[in-house]
Amino acid sequence: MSKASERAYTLIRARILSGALPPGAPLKEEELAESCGVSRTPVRDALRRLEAEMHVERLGGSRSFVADWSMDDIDDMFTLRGMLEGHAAARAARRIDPSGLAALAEHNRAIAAAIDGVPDLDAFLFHNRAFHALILEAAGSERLTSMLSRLIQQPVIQRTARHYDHAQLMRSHAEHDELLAALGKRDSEWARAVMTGHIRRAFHAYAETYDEQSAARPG
Amino acid sequence: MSKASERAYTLIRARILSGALPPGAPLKEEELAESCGVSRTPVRDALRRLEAEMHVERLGGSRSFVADWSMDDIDDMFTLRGMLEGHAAARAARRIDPSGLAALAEHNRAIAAAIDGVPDLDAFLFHNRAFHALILEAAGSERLTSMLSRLIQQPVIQRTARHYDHAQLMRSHAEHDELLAALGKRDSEWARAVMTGHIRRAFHAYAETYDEQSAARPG
DNA sequence: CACACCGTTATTGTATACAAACGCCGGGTC
DNA sequence: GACCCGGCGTTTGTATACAATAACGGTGTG
Repeated sequence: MSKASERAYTLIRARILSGALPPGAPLKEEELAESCGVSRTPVRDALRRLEAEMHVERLGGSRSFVADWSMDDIDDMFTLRGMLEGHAAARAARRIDPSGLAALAEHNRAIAAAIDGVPDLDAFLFHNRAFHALILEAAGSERLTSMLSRLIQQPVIQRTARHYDHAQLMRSHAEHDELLAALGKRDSEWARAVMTGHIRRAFHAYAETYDEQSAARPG
Repeated sequence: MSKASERAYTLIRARILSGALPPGAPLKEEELAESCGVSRTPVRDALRRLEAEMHVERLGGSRSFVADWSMDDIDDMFTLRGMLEGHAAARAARRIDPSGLAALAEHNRAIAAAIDGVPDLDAFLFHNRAFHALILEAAGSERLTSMLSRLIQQPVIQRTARHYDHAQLMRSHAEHDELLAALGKRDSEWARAVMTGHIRRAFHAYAETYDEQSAARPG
């Protein structure tokens, strides 16, 4: 897309995902325009896109805020993600080619390296993301990809992963390995089952971090 | 949403869904602006929204066209719809209240009336749409609703229904009745199964209309 | 003291003017 | 005769000015 619009989108998105713009923060068009070095028009474009991706929500008199999610929302997201990403894995099992499998294996090796000894969370997250993205690509459904992009919220994933202990990181890696086995055997139902379980487990890991937070600041 | 923007969105959407703007038709901002009686700015807003809903696609140099779907796309859409709408039915089974059930029953009675004797397709489509919308509402997941809105394409549904013979219309009605029974028993898995089957059957009905078209104009 | 009403101000919505990009067509050359 | 290149027209992108609207605060009254 064109320069200014893309710029605004990328910058605002990065600020939301990094937490520089925390959930609930008001997004004022003029302010964003200035800080992005563009006019309000491309900022409005960017906000609409981010709204469609559910990073931004518009309340009341159409003011925009950084989206935040209740536990119910998160539950919902993980449930839908499990269903759709399970479906993606099943499709991928039927369609993936050897080079795709090799690439997946490579990323999972990198994940193993990242959690060996002192965990390198950033590397873990990077390769984890690439791993899931490759499966989605192998599934070969643009629609599925675009729907999942609204469900896969990096802040949630990061928070989940940052609370993983070493055993959980290894388990995640082992699940990826099992997925590789299922894909290698072209067993779509196995792949679906493993992926669904993978996501469900992540959900419960996230839920624990949520409980901790609630305990930390009661009210 | 605000006046002009909403107006443009509604009008353009209506023209796409009615077929006045057929699949593949180029959407020129200025032209649409004039015909909607607003300026280009709200038209651009509307196009972005329609793009997010997959009614509009932007190709190459960011020009907008009315989206059209290949058989693969349609297959994809029905598959995802079956999965998500099945999920919605399962959720609805757990959450729907007596007044919701009564409203559903009322719509299905209206469907029965619409297909009694000479079928009134418009009435059928209206109540069918309301029926599915109510289930989605009862499911109580905004996310699910917004995702399904991208999948449920009225042109596809209309085309499917318009090719239904009397037996198929009655079958559709009977499936709704079975869904009502499942919801009444609060049996989420039964509801899911019925809904999934309902959508799958619709898919095959649609596929037949597609085959006919292909046969009619070969090449 | 609480509540309601009104005016002010901050923020978004809309229109329009201008700039940039893209495609198309015609002329020229190899 | 085919292909490349450059200018022109069409279409979208961006900025800015202005209008409308919704939140906020102050003031007056019950």
